[in-house]
Amino acid sequence: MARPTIHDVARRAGVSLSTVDRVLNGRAGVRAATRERVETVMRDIGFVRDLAAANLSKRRRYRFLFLLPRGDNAFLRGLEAALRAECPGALAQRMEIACETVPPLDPDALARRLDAVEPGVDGVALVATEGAALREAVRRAATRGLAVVTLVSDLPGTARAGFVGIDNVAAGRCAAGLLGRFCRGRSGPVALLAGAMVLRDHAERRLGFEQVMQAEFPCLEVLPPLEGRDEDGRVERLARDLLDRHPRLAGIYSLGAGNQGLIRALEGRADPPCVVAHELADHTREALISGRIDAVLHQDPGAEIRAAIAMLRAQADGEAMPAPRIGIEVFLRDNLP
Amino acid sequence: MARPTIHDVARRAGVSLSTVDRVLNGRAGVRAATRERVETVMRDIGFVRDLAAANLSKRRRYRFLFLLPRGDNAFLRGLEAALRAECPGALAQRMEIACETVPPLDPDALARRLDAVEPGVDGVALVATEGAALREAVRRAATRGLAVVTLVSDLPGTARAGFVGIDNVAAGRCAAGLLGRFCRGRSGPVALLAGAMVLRDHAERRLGFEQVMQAEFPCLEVLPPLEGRDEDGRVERLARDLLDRHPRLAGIYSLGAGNQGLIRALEGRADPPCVVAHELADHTREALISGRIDAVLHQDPGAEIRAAIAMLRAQADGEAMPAPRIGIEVFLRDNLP
DNA sequence: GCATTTCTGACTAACGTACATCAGAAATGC
DNA sequence: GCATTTCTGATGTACGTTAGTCAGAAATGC
Repeated sequence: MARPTIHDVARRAGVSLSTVDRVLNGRAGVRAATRERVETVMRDIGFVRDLAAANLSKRRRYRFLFLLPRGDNAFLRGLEAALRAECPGALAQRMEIACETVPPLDPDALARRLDAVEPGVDGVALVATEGAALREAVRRAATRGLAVVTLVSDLPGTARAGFVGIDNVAAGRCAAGLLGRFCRGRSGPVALLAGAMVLRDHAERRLGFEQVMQAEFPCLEVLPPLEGRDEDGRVERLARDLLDRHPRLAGIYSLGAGNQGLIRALEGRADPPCVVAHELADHTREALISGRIDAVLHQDPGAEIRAAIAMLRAQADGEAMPAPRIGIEVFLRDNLP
Repeated sequence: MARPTIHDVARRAGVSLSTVDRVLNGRAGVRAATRERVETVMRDIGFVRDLAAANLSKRRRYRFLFLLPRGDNAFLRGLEAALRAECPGALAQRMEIACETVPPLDPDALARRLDAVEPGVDGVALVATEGAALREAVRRAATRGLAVVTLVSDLPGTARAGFVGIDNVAAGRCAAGLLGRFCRGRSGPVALLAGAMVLRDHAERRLGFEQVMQAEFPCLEVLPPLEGRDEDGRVERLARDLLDRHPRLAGIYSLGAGNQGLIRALEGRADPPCVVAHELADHTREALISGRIDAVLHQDPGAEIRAAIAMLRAQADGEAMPAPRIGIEVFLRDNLP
């Protein structure tokens, strides 16, 4: 009737509590035959280890650090908010999570900060920017036994324990599929508005976008990308200039941040282009409703934060890495959350 | 340094463990001034109740029952699989979850089963079908103290503790927004393929779809809905007949199940219509890739199951109801997970 | 068949909270 | 100022697991 405990397992298997514990936690000192007997009993009576009791008894504590770029990037601020929202829950599970901001688009500063992480911290999650110094710092962290997880933008080929974020090539392809179909019947070029190409996520989105545009919508010319450095003001200037130079622009794929600037630049234009942008926020949501933006591709900050925490924790426990797939969400006016 | 416990709170507040416990669990017998002092200390030193220890100590156990319609409905089978996948994790958190299937589209059978739920079960989750007998049974369950959560399809106006599922009106609107834009430049009618109108989710999707079609794409005529009862064979017959009668069909919104039949019916047709369907599964995924279907609206079964479990548990604990928003996911060929 | 190594059992003390009991202190009514 | 009621403290046990020690049993080498 009541749920079976290790006591029940021990009794049924005719062994002691200690032996059951050894089997359960994969410790040495149990003959193969005994181990098997215990495992069979566990399956037979449907024993499930009580997580609450196990965690309580282990009293393992975890310290993690998140390094997020500073600045007015709405998505990153949302990510930070999501992180703070997760903290209490994580704390209840014995995880202390610190969050610090670092200068944006500066891999050297990030590398220095990573080198300076105090001992006692079990893992670090960071938004990577391409750069040799950072790659080296990640390598050093790994040799020190500090787990590093990349978030949003990856740094493949390093010893980072894992990456949490969307498939950015697929995101670019997806944007092209939407923009291409939405622009059907229009002629004129399509513009790419990025943050910076040292951000791997931006570079990958561009790649995917151009793949599909060339293959499926060859009649739409794609202009070379503009780099707005994810800053609203800069993006606004670039976008105004773009719209002035190309009055018949068919579409814009804004694959970075700074959409507030883009939206301001679009205001009051006659025959506005189709726009696909990234990341749902107050301003992009409003723009979807008003029709200034046609679609928003999104990654759920909460899901990413939780996945990163789970990854850091699995790494700290020496468990198998979870392989979290963060979905590319598509928002139109009518499926806004 | 170490995480504060109730012992620390008691010491700092100059009260005993018992008093802290009384405050923490809202028990009577504490003067207002004392209570406030304890609460202040908790905030000051950042005390967070250790869930593992609390749950362990309470040794509360939960029994929940899921009632899912039988049949070959791919989405429902996916939901069942997701439920079974959640069971072990739930068990580790002291929740026993049973799953039973009931005849589909039969509110009376569902009502009878609900009435027969044995005492000791803390809550039931079910996919509702409109019907007076079921509404009555839900009312009786509430008076018996049995929590009922509706899943996927709601039964508003009853005493169900909550609903877990997408906003189906919004899903219909979203489908219309996509289908309308994808069909731009085509003439010809648009067809609606539903399961049954006694399913509130289907009725709501139709409502939202027609709202947007009338308001924004008035040149596309929407045909009256066909009811395929969510069965592949029936849907296939209906779809073949539809395509024969309307060779210039511009689009199909398949808002129910049975898409395998629809896909078979579409096979080999010249000038096929734009198709927006619901629920990602092996066959809809393949159809997205091959281009037979243009977009799939999806609800994540795993998220719904977890939300339903959380809701049942909150209800059992007398806690505030979580209000989980299950997102309407949009899948195109390039953002398939 | 003896020494050695490898397993196993019995026992114990935690982990942080819940909850019950009982005695004594403080506040309250009159 | 007494009896009563309302708070509070002290104490103990329990939840199911982890993790350690130590003694003794069983298997192994030779």
